[in-house]
Amino acid sequence: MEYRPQEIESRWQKYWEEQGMYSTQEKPGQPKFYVLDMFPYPSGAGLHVGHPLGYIASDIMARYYRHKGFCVLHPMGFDSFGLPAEQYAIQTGRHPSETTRENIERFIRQLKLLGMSYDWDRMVITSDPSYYRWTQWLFIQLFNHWYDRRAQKARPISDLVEIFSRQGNQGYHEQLLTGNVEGLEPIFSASDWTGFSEKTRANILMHYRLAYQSFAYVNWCEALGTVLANDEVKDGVSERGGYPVERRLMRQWFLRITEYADRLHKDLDDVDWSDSMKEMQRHWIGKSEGLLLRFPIQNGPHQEIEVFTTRPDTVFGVTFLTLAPENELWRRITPASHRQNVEEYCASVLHKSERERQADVRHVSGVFTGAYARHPFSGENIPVWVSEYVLGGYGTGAVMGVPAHDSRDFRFARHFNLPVLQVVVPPGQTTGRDLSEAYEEKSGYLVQSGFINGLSVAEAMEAVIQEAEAKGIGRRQVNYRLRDANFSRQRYWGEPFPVVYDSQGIAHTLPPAELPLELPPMEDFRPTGKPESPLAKLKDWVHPAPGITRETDTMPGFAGSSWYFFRYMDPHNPHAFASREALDYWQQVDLYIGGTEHAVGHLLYARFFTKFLYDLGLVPCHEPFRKLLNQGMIQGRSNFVFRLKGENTYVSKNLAPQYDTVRLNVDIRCVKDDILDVEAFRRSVPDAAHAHFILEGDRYVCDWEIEKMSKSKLNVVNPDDVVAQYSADTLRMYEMFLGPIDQSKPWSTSGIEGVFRFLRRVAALTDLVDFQKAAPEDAELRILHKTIKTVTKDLENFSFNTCVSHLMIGQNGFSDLKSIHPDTLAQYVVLLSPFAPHLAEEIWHFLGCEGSVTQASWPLYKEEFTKEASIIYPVSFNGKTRFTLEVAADTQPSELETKALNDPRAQRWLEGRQPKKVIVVPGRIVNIVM
RNA sequence: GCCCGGGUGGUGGAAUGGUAGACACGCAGGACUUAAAAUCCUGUGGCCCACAAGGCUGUACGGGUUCAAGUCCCGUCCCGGGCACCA
Repeated sequence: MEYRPQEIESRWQKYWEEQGMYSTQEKPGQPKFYVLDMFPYPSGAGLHVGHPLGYIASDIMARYYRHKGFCVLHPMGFDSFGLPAEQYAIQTGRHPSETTRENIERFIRQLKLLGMSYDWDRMVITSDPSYYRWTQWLFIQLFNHWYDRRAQKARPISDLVEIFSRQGNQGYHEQLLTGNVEGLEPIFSASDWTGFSEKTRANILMHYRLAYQSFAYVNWCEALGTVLANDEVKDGVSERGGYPVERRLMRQWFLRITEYADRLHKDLDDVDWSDSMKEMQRHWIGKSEGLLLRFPIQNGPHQEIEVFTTRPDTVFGVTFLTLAPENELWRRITPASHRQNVEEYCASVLHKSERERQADVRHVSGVFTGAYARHPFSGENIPVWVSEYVLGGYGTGAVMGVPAHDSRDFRFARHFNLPVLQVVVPPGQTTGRDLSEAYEEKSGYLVQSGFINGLSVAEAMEAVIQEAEAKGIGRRQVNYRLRDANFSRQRYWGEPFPVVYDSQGIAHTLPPAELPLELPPMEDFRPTGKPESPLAKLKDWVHPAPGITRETDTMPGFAGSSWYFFRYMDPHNPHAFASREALDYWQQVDLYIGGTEHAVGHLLYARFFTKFLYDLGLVPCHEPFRKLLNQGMIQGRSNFVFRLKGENTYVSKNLAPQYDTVRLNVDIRCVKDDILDVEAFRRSVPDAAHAHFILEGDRYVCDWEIEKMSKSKLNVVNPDDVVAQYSADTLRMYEMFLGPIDQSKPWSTSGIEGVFRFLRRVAALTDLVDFQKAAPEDAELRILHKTIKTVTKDLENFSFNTCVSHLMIGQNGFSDLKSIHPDTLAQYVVLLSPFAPHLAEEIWHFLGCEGSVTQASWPLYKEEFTKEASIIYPVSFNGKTRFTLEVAADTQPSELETKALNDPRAQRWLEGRQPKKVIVVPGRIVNIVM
C-alpha cells in the first residue's frame, strides 16, 4: 500500500463523523474516563502549531482509554467572553458576537482537520445564552450563600438571617469586622437586628455573602475613556497610547474566595498535580501562622492597633508600629499637630497606581503620626508611623516594626533613625554587636526579652502566643495572602449580572425563571468615556421599571471558565447546570491537560467554584481535576532583516554591523534556512518591492531568535500548512516525538521527515501481509509483544515521545521480515491508532477487520514473547565494561560468575590475581572488583 | 532576593543506581537510475592507532557516597519558569 494521506484522512474523518464514532453515551457499570483540554479562547489568529500539543496528547489518551474499554468523555468548547474578544472586535470594527462565531468556526475546522476525537455534540460556548444562563445562576447561588467558618462550609443566607434574629451576630462577628460597616458596632444582638432598617440589614448581609459588593480601585484612563485591566497598564500609563491612568474607587462585585483559602491550600494534597504547580498555588494562597496582637494607644483616644506577626518571639524587639496608608485608623489617633503631614502623605501614596507603588519598592518613605502605643508586655512607649511599605489588604494593615529581625523594618528604621534592638542571637554567638543587616533566621535564642529570655525561637513563639492569649491581648491567627476575587468588569462583552437595585439601592438577584438575562445587543459597544460599562448607555435596559436599576458591570472571563467542565457532562440540560445522574457518573475530570500559565488564575477559581457547589451538595467531588498534565510551550523561531535607517535598503546579517540599521521581524515564510527569498520578500512587504539589497556573496542572510509564537512576530506556523504538506497523522506524531510533553521547545521542522517516512513504511508493511499464513511466526510475535509492552507502559506514564520511538522500533523490526500475519499487523495498528488514527483505520480496513479500529480492544502482551532466550551481559572490571558475554537467560548467577572469570578475555584484566569480589546482578551486569 | 525546573553527540532527545547516546534528524559513503527525486544498505560522541583489534576519554564545573553515578549527596556556574515589601 502506498501512503496517500490526503485521500485517507478526509475519507476516515468523514466516516467517523457519519458513524458518530466519538459521541459519548454514559454507560452505567462501565468505567469512565474524563479527559479535558483547557478551555481555549478562540482568537482571531486561529490555531498555530503550538496549540495542538496538548490537544494531541489528550486525544491520544482519550483514544487509548476507549481501546481499554472505558466510557470516555472528551469534549471541546470555547471561552468566548472577555476582554480579548471585545478588543479584537473593536480593532476590526465588527461586533464580537460575529467575530466570535467566525473564530470558533475556524478553530473547529482546524481541530477536525487534525483528526481529534472530540464529541462535538457536547460543545459549550461561554457567550451562548443557554450556557451563561447557568453562569448567572451560579452567581445567584454565591450571592445567596455565606461561609460558616465554624462548619467550614457554605450555607444559605436565610440560615444567617435566622441566626441574627435569634442571637445576633455573636460568634459570627469576626467576618463583619473585616468589612467595616459604617457606624456599626461590631457585635449586635437579636433585638438590634430586628431594629435595623432594611437597608442596614442588607448592608450587613453583604459582608457575609460569597458574592458581595465592596469598593475597589479601578484603573481609569481619562484619555481612552475607559477602565483598564491591570495588564493593560504598564508603568502607571496605559499600554495602548501611554496615557496617564488614575485610580478610582468604585463599588464592584467580589467573590469571597478567601473563605476557602484553607481548604484550597489543604486539598492540594488530594490531587495529582506536579509539585511546582502545587507550590505555585500554595504560594499564591500564602498561608502563614502567627499572632494577632493589640497595642493600646498611649495618652490619646481609646484605640488599639492590631498587628499580625509571624514572629511573636521578636515582640520585645519592637521599636515602632507602622500603619498602611489605607488603614483609616490613623485618622483617629493622629494628634492635630501631625494631621496635615499624615494626610498629605497618605493622599500622595493612595494616588499612585498599583504599578507605581510596586515600581519603587526599594524606596523608603513614611511619616510619624505623633501618636504612641504602649507595648503590651514591656509597657514602653512605641511611636506609630504610617508607611506605604505596609500593605492595606494584608493582615490588619498594621505591623510591629522589629528592625533587628526584619529586613523591611530594618531599612525603614535606618532611614528614619529609629532604634534597632536585637532580641534574637544566632546560635553560638553573643549579643552586643552593631547589626549591619536584619537577622531573619529562625534559629538562635532570645535576649533582652523579659519572660522569654534564653528560650529558642520556636519556644519563644509559642510562649508569647500563650501569654498573649492568657492576658487577653491577642490570639493565634492564620493569615492568607490570597485576596477576594474582583468579579466586576466595566465592559460590554461578558455575562450581565442578574442583579437589579431598588430605590434604596439594595441589590436583588433576578428570579431563576428570568434567566438568562441576555446581553442586550449594542451597535456601539465602545467605551462610554465614563468609568462604567458601555451597557450603561442603554437607558431602557438599565431602567426596566420605575425605581429599578440594573447592574451594568459584566462578569470577568473566569466566570464562565470556572465551571464549564461540569456542563460538558450534560451540556443541553435546560433544568440544571448538569443533572445529578451525569454528575454522579462523570464525577470529576480524570486528566486535565493545559499550560502552566493558568497555574493560579483559572485553576484556583475552578477549584473554588467546585468546592462551593460541593458544599451545596450539588456535585460529588470537592476537587475538579484529579490529574493535571502541563504541556510545554512551542515557541516560534523568528527571522530578522536589517534595514538601513531612513533608506529602503536591506543589508545581510553579517554586513549589518558596518551600517546604522534597524532590525525587523520578517515573515518566516520568506525565509529558508535563514536565507531570505528576496523575491518572496518583495511580494509580501509592499515597501520592499523596489528595495535595494546588500548581499553576502549571492545570499541575504537573516538573523534569528527564539520567541513566543505570535502573529506580530511573523513567526507563526499554521498546522493547516503542515497537514497539507505532510499529513495530520504526521503532525500528531511529530509533535509527540519532539520531546517530553511538559518541556517547552522551539518549533522546527527538521525531523518531521523522519516521522513521515515512518508512516510511509508502516503503510508499506501491508505489502508484507500474507493472508494465507497459518499462524504468526515467533519473530513477529516477539516484535509485536515487545511493542505492546513498551508502548503501553509509556502511555501510562504520559511519555508520548518514547511511545513513538517504540512504534518505530516495531516497524523497523517488521520491515525486515519476509512476511507478516494479518493478525500481527492488526494488533500493531491498534497501538498506532491513538497517534495516527487515519492510517491505522486505513490499514485496519485493508486487513478486513471488523468495524472501526477506534473501537478495537487494546492488545495485551504475553511476557513469554518479551523475554529473550539469551542475555548479553556486560562484564566489567571495577565498573569499567571490558567485554560482553552471551549466556542463556536462565543461567544461574554462580554459573555466570564462573563463565565470566574463565572467559579468555578476562585473563587480560585479572592478570592472574584473585578478584576481591564479584557482583552479579541477574539480567543486568557482572562486575568484577579487583 | 526567594521558590521550583533543567544543563547528555552537529540537532531533537533516550537511559527502574547496572554496556551513556535508544529512536529520529543531519552528515558521509554505497546500491538503484541516463540523471534527479524517492527508496534501500552501511557508517557516524571525541581522541590515539595506516586499518583492524584494541586503548584512552566523555552526560555544565569541583568534591563526595557506592562494587558501580547522567542518575544519589554537598558546593559552584549557566539557562528557563514562577513569586517579589504578604509582616
